[in-house]
Amino acid sequence: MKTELTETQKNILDFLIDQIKGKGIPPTLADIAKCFRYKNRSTVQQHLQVIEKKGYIRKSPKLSRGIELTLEEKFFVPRPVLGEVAAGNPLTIYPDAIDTVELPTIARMPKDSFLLRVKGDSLKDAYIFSGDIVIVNPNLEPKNGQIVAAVLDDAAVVKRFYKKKNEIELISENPEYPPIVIDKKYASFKIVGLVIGVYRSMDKKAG
Amino acid sequence: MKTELTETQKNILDFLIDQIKGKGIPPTLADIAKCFRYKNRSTVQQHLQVIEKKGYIRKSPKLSRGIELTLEEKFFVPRPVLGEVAAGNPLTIYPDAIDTVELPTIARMPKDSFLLRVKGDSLKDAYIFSGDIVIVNPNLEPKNGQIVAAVLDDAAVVKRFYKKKNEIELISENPEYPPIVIDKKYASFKIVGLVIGVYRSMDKKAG
DNA sequence: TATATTACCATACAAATGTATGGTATTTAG
DNA sequence: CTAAATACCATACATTTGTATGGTAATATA
Repeated sequence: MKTELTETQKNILDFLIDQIKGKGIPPTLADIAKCFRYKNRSTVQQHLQVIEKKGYIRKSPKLSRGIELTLEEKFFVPRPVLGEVAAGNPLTIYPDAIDTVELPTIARMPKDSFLLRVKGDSLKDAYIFSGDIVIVNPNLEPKNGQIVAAVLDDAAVVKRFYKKKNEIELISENPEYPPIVIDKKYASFKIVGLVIGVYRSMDKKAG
Repeated sequence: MKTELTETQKNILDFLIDQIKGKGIPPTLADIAKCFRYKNRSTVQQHLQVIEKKGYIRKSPKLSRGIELTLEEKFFVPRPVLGEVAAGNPLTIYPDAIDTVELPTIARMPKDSFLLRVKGDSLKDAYIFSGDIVIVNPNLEPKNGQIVAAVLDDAAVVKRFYKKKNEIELISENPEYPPIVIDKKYASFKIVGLVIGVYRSMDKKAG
């Protein structure tokens, strides 16, 4: 028995990884069948048996959604990077994903969060550097002093957030960059979300 | 309807968090009943209805294991930090966890990896700082130039790895710290694992 | 005292779910 | 050519699973 997967099996495994890592819960046979337009579950059933025999998954018999990924540490989840975000001057934010980063299992995303790649060095005193991936949660209310991602006039920035009486200040850690003061005249200003973490992969520097 | 949970409801919610975050997959009603020695599922069923009505979970009707945590970003998973690791001079590594870090959902770990908190600044030119959490995978073979965690004489370091003919060099990025050369005389030398990533939570700096 | 809330149990049922078995058609390897 | 592997379909069946309904007891509330 070869350990390589066929195209169909690979597609199913990809779906499994996507569901387990992305949605957080393994699919049922019916879910998989529906995704691939199979008319019944037994087709999925047989594919899973082969994938298990080849060592890529483990199944708990009789248990609903009892599919586990065996080679967990080898799986990297491709996550879309929604744009580049300036730590220095504002940069354009793109409507579609500009790139994907291979995040290891460590970087499991909450469903409602997304990634932005930082360009520029205005946050280097907060230890965020060009190339780092910041994890942004749009559903958390920023408090003063926290780092936020914000959009103003179709460009995006990552800066520290300070709310005052009639205005909002976005401050760089790096004193080379002056604070941005938001008042009524910024009609298009919007806080995108709170930066809840920074992730940096170590892969690139191998040699 | 109050939004506070009773003791029983809190216990059940704790179990849900534990299972969903720890095991990765939500339990069935039967699982919960078994854990709490309930004779049937309808007891669980009614508790879940109340917990949902109070806003702590969301249930997908008719869907097995269809329990979601509503306040996901508020739940933190305590992960053991196995020790402190010197980026500068070697530090003692402890047999037990010295601390736990509250990692948000983003930081779901692969099963075989563990965390070390970095002390010292010998890696600051690799943008790893005191207080950062490095993610170490003990099952990956380090290549030259990659950053590894290593133990020598009961102390641990995080440095760049270079394998030569008869020796191994561990090099700090920061030139203030001289390279450590490993040859036969280090009987207790051991590569603990490959540093696959750096994670830094942004929580602390709020104010 | 009357009423709601909490915390359980029992039973019943439809739908979801995993599995077993048998079948067809196509492609690949010996 | 023959056998094996692959990729599907159909049907049948036992559990599992979620849910609906009704009941009991203890406690708190008004």
